Amino acid sequence: MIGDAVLVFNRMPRQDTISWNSVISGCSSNGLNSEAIELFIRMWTQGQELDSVTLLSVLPACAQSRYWFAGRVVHGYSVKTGLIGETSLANALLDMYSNCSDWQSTNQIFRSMGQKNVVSWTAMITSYMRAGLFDKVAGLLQEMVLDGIRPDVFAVTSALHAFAGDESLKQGKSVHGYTIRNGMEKLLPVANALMEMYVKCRNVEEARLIFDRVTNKDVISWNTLIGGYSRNNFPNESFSLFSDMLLQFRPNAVTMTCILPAAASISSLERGREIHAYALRRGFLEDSYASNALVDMYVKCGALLVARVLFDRLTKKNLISWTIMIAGYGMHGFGKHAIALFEQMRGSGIEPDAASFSAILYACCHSGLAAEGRRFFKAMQKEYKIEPKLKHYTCIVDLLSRTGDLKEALEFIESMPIEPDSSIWVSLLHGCRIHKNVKLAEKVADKVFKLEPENTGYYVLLANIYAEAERWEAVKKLKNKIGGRGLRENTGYSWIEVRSKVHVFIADNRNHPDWNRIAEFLDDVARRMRQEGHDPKKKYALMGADDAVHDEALCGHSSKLAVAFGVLNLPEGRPIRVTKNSKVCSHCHEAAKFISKMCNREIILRDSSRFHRFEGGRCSCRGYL
DNA sequence: CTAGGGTTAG
Repeated sequence: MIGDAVLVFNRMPRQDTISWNSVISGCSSNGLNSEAIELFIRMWTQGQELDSVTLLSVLPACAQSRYWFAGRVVHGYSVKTGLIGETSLANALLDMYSNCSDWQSTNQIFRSMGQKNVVSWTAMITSYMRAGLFDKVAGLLQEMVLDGIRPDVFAVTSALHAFAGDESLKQGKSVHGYTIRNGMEKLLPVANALMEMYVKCRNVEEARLIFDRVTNKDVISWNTLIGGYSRNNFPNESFSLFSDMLLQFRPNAVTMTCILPAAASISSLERGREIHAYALRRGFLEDSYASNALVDMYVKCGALLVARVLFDRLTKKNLISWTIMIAGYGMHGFGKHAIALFEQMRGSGIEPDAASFSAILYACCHSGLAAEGRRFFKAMQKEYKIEPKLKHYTCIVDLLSRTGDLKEALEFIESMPIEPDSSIWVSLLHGCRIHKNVKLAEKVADKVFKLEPENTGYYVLLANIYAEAERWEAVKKLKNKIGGRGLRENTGYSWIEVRSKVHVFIADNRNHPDWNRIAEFLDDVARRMRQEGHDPKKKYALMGADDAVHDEALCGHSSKLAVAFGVLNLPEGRPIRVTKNSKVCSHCHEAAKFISKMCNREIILRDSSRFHRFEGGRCSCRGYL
């Protein structure tokens, strides 16, 4: 009841230092940061005596509001009066500077401290973490122990948080051991921090074990594991845990941001809409995290217009909101819209960062806007001083490859200041296929095989390039080379949601109860395609009649099956939404185009790199597969 | 009257 406390304070006939301290600390612990700082200034200018508790009470307010200047003043006063010699005050200064991202001052104070206690060390761990220097935390922890300080619950949770951010499972496990040895692993903050560490290190099973052993779970425990399942691609586990939660615990707005990505990852519009309705009823959409996650969910479920309406209604758009929408237009092939939005964002005074540039470059790339893409790439470096990362380079290589500037793309890769990864070479390899440059393809494929020898899909890609050039002897040679590796390992699959049920189609899945109807329908489609002059040329290398291993073994044309299932089972007029775990093959792409015209239906297909919207025999990707 | 910790969106 800070308001009442202030009233009492104001009516006191005489206030001493303790009265002032009480009310200042009351303000800062209730989030009234500017009020705390104002009171502090009034106290000082009125000549009231300040002591170390005064400074300790105002510093958290400076830290929380990132009011560096006020903190600096307190620091100066502490040095002049010698109060900085008190460990507790120095600790508060550490946290203030670390919150204000003044890394240098934090370090300087820590080094000059005579007496360091467990709080000082914990503040430093947090500070390293905030500065992104995760790798230094382990060393700091060791130093701390050597200094004779035993990490307590606070130190442990801080360190775990750092190891989560760094994905250092080994260090995290060693802290886990420490917590068990010291009997603190069941304390809620520790258990939650351990779960977060395991989840971020992609070990959800271990996180689950901890979750099941915690008896007094709080909302953070639930959210951590639900979010853990989502981010590690276990959408079903995420949904089922969320259902469990609804039966015994009240979710909050953070829960929405943990569960929504699960719906987004499998493009489940029905699930997404259920969560939307729930969040709306509970008033969670006031939360900027939740509403951004909601827009992203609609984007990824292919409901671009709904996403846009919700985006427009956001009362406060931050960098994340804009980036979600820009990336959304990019995924759906609306490059021009993405650019317009990007400019609008800059006009509203929001500065793009590395991630938003990767969204806009991606958008240019998937709409074939080469000149614009290059312009953004330049602006990013020159105007915004952002160092391009692999993602950005990949977009440019993709752009140059698609437009046929293969030589320039190669030179671009060779001139990169950072080591190119396989995906960059794969972009160029796809370019070689589109523009039929076998010679360069061989050279590039060699790089890809060296970097990813296990990924058989790339051998198929090269074989297809040979085949399209009718270089059959080279196809044969390559086939012999890869013969024993089993091309069926990474199968593609597609899924579609019909009446709240997800139907998954894998290559040649004849087990589906509707198989006969699907086959019949697709036979009909193939016959009509032939009648209209679509020639199913045997242009794909591994499709030789003599060989069981062919392109289809890796695709199985699962998207075609899912589309057919949709046509047969969804009411007329409803769009058919299919999702695929890898790139759609050109065969399915052609078939989807044809079906959209033949049945007069809208087909929205999300593959691993973008959305394809088929209508009247055309696709929104305009050939930029 | 006083210092450090755990969940979330691109």
